Amino acid sequence: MNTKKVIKAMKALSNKNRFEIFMAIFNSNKQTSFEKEECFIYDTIEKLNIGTPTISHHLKELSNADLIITERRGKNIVARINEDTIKELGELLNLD
Amino acid sequence: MNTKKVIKAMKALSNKNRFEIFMAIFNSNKQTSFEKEECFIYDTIEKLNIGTPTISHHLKELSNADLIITERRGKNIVARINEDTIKELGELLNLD
DNA sequence: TAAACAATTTGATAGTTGTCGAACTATAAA
DNA sequence: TTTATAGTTCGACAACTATCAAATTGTTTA
Repeated sequence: MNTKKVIKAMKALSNKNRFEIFMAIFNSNKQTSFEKEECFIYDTIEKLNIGTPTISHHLKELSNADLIITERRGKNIVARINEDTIKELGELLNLD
Repeated sequence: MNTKKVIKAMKALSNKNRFEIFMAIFNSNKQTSFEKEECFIYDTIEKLNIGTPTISHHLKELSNADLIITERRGKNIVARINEDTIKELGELLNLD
């Protein structure tokens, strides 16, 4: 994983609202239901006090940083974590 | 590790120059010499094309984010990685 | 096809951040 | 105690970012 990619990921996670969005997706990925790995974004994220344009913007940033993968399903957008990138980030932080 | 702390760490690592500084310290920590865990900052970092005020500023950010620990040794500042924080960040990224 | 719903794009703005030069502080050496 | 070296603080400014309202695009349902 190159420097540029790491920095992009860090930047994507360095904003509070964007981090919350990421965690919402992360958590919805953990559920054991048949809906696993799916997150109907604008549903889950209503709590955050920001408008849809901003959410859209943040999702694009997370997506550009390869932290999440989004996909249109009908009228909705579905998101899931890009586990590869997370794993790479985790490895980077292994000191040893 | 609370959300606020994670975000602060991410933000600290999301700037190119700051990331390079962090990596310089990280790498100097890995050396097996008797100087292990020490990094005479303004020495190591001369390559980066930024002035000392900026470096000082970046070091403070890294320090405030608990990513490094700095210490004055005579005229110099010595820095080392705060392994606890790195470990915590690493754990956070373990999906499982 | 029209209406309704879901999300994106655009344009603008307020706030944040990285950077520097100049002035300052701290420590060591002469 | 003067001079030199190392680092910090301050004030300013350009560049970047988060946010929103308004307009637009894509998708489903009536």
